[in-house]
Amino acid sequence: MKPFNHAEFEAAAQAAWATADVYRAYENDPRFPKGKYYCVSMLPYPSGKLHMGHVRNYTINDMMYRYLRMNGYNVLMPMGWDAFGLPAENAAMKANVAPAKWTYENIADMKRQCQAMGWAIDWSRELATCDPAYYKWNQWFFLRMLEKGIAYKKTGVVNWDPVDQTVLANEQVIDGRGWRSGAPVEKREIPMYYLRITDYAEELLAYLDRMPGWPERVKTMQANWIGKSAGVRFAFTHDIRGEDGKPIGDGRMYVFTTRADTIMGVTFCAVAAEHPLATHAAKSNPKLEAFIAECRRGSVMESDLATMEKKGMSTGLFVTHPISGEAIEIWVANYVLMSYGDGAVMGVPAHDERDLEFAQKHGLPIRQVLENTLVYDEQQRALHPRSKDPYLYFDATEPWKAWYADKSGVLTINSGKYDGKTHEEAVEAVAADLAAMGLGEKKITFRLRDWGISRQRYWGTPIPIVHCAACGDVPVPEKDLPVVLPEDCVPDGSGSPLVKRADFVDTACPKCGGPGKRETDTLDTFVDSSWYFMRYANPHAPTMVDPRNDYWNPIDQYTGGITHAILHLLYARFWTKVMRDMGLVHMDEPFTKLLTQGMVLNHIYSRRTDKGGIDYFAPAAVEVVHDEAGHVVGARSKVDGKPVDYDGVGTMSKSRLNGVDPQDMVDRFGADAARLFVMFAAPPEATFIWSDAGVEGAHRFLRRMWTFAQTHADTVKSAAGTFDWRDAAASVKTARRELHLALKQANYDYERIQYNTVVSAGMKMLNALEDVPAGAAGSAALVREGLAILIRVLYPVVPHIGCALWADLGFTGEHGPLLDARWPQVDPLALAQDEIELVLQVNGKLRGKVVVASSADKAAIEAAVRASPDLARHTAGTPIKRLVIVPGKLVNVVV
RNA sequence: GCCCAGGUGGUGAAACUGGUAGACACAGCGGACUUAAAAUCCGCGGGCGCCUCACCGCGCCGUGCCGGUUCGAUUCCGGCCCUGGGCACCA
Repeated sequence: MKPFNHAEFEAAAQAAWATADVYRAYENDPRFPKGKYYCVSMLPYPSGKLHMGHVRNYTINDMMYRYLRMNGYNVLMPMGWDAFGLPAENAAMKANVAPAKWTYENIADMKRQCQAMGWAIDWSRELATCDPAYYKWNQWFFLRMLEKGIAYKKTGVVNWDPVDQTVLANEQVIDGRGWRSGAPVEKREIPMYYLRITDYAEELLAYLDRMPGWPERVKTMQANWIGKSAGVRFAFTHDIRGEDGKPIGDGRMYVFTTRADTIMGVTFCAVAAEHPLATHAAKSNPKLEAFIAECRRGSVMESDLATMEKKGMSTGLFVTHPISGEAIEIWVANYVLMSYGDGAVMGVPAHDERDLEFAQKHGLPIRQVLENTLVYDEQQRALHPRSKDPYLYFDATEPWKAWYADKSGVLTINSGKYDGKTHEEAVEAVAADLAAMGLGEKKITFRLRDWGISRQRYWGTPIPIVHCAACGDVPVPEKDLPVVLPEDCVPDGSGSPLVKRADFVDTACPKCGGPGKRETDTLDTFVDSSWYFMRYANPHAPTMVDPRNDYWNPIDQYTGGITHAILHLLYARFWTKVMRDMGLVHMDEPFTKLLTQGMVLNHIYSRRTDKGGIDYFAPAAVEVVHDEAGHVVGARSKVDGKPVDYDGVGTMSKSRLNGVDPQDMVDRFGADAARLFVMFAAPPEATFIWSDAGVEGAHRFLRRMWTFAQTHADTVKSAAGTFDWRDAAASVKTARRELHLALKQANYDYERIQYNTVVSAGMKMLNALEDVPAGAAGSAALVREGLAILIRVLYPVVPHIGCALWADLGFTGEHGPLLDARWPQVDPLALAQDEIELVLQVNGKLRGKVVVASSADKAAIEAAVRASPDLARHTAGTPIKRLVIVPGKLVNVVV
């Protein structure tokens, strides 16, 4: 028998694939009658090593590829590298190496690892986003968007490190301090480029309903992110004049509200720290100025803003209530965001949770204007909700939710002329009155903000703009593209190294020829990943896209981490629509079907050091302590034997030492075993917590399959030809039924992309084949049929061993090479049974079984049930009230 | 804080449209083979209790917790708890 040597047959298979270039895809390939199928995985960041998430992601994609190809599709699976970004700069600082060199070496390493995994990648289409031939088109398209007004410039807020004099990414801000300097981070406004994604908000939202191939949860997340809300935008008037003597904002302070029906409950207004009225008031109020400065310190992250204590300070300024004419005090509040709406809100403490908290803290009046909503408690000076109905006392952080809630039967009170109106009536009446006064109108707003694409970083696509003293911001002409990023910079953490590169910065103004300075900001890396899947279709085209793009795109099946559910997927959708509107592509949406792969988590172990720091321990370096029942009660280090803390589970990361290197698994057990195990461990969409306990099991299964196939090689060859299964022995018929049941399950699970049970089905097949008694009538024919099915069903998971066995058993002659062999079919005759077993329940509890002919009708089943001794034993003569018969499944007797 | 998802044996999980909970595996235990070990093969396996010399068998409970709908709920509905992920400059 040929010995099992995974290193040998894996290398042989990979070499054969490479030599024949079998994964190269061609447009309109006549070999594949069912047409194109474009399946793409989100491109990896080239960190240098494949991690478990990659193995999972690309194996899922590889299984689709192979399954679909055997089913007649012209499949393309490309690969590229999301090569720009912060990690390369961090590595550069640590190792004093240029990000470019680090990145290119990592790409080479990772490409080798991909090839060792046996993935069916068409490498002729490989791209790296840091290649000028790629990012040239980022620049070109950015300039087209600038022409169309989709790209524009305005100031934006960033994290600023006052010591390093540099902009910090959110991940570089730790507990409000710069990661390198330790200095408290400040917010700073700088000019940046933005893309008008908000112009597409309505379409991005509306199309979600036309995307049946996307998971509901992702669509919900995107819809919430876009955050459409219908309300009223109106102005409070005032006569607050600036230094120029003119009224600030033309004497109007605009607010947006979804709850115009509560307008008579306004007892204060709140503005963001950056609001012009706040700035104005601070000029004559040092305390307020200090408060605004305090608001400027700290993070720009939404999660931090939301959990901060609600702080505020009065400006001493007043605006006029548009309906009542009352003077309303303006406060500066840290929970009001300048970037949402107009940076000002009306405060209705009686019917808004956050306003209430704010009013209680600062002693502001509370005025109830909806009946039956809140009970005012004099003692506590607080309003308690009488009901948890979301309308009655709604959560103001999600105004659009309240809008959709049931609002029937609640009337306005204490509201003058609006008394006694329902919510809808009151909103309409208030909106109409405000419109008549010329102060406001009904408006749809979105939570979605325009996409800021400027990054004050080195390792990214240079923004193709030249600043000229005479001409202003001048776009680089198309003939001068790409603006090439110098690849020999080594960042040191203090600002962008590009700024210090005179050879890059100093240039001639393209317009007047005078001295100009290049923009040193680079584009957000989300720009790179917004259209790379189009470039795969025409990787070397002299234009951004060409007609080959229309052949492959849109992507039929897109696979990637759930972590990208919002940002990347939304940006790519937006980008595609802009390209469509410019006539470059002819599709509305880029991703027809989406699979969001679950994360791979691992346990985290740590120990506090004497100095207050944290030491992490790799799970492999920790011995877990169990109690008698097998439950985990603690852990200790394998090195010093002392206890370590268990911190739960989290994503695999270098810093927490809980990553697992797939290469190690591949070296010890082979790529097929690694692939099989990762696919078997959990369904593709589920989060799974890593455990390497099963890898050996996967390897053992492959050995078993190999041994079975090799020992039966002669049987298989001698059993060629057709066999009439009606002549098979009963035991052979039973085994064959199990085989075809497993095949049916596998087919179903391939279609619904549940690959863990595909593996189970393969295991069941092998179990059934091993139980076939040698020498029984038809046993040789069944072993032959079974192996031919088993190898094909598992081939998408374990292609290397599949190819080796396929050839060794001589199936190539009958079915052709495994790569393009036809997918096996279920034989309905193999599934047919003469008798079936029905489950017998009494009052819903399992009480026995009844065997009836498979053709039995309801009357026959009922007769069999009534005759059943199991029934008699459990009913003891109690009359039967009802008989529920589920054909083919069970009978429930109700007594 | 908000949004999204998940919670089933010692462990990973399965259960397709509301119909036998735990398929298929891992770890474990028992046995066979072996001078021995590894490998391989066979068997056992949710909890509690009962019956019995033993086999065969029986009852109750059980899918995070509380409640509801139903002949029947891991599955549907309401409320709660816990865990993970995202929150716009990580990719």
